[in-house]
Amino acid sequence: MSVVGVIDFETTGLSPAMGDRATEVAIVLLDGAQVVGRFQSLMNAGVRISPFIEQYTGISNEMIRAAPPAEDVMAEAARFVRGVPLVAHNASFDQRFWSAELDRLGPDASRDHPFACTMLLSRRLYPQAGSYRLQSLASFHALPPAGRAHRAMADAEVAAALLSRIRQDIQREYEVDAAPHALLVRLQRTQRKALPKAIQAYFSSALPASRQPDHENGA
DNA sequence: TGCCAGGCCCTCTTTAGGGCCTT
Repeated sequence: MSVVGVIDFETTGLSPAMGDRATEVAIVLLDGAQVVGRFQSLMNAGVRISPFIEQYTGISNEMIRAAPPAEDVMAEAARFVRGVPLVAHNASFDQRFWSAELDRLGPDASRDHPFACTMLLSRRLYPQAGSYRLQSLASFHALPPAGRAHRAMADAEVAAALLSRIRQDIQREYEVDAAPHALLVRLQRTQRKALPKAIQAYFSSALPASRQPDHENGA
């Protein structure tokens, strides 16, 4: 089973293009459903945190003042996940901050990580869920609580548990032995009706005929 | 509590608009 990193950023706002910066990053390394590593750090990017964000995340300006420089934290985070594909909930958000923060380290910073998104996958796999917020999906699946919501490690832990559940459901529903990262990236762009065919195509060279997913029955 | 953005997805759609989701 290949290792993936489940990442979550806390930030000063929604858009690095508008000047927002990361304030905290957490990464949970998963090997299958097993947690094999954790990285978490506040970071000081030299920007003020609004009262709304202080209340939303619990991360205060005082906490940030005492944190290591953002560049140091991001360099360490990049080393931590070198060669490891990443997963996030609403990954387009975390991918933007990942790229923007690593861009500040210079052109040599490794930021070309393939991201998979647990929100897009959940929309495909769980049409009955209703809401696709991380906490809503955690409740929907009765995932174990992981601490204060909207802190990076707690959210990364919940997203990691959600990813494990997604992989488990793909494997059980489509009778495949694994749901590797490349398949997850493909499925998050695949319409729900086409999931069986996409999975079958992915595994067609590896699965014996008797284990091929039955795409005629749909999902 | 939510504005800023951006990508995805649904529908009263596709020559568009608005809601969801992330902080």
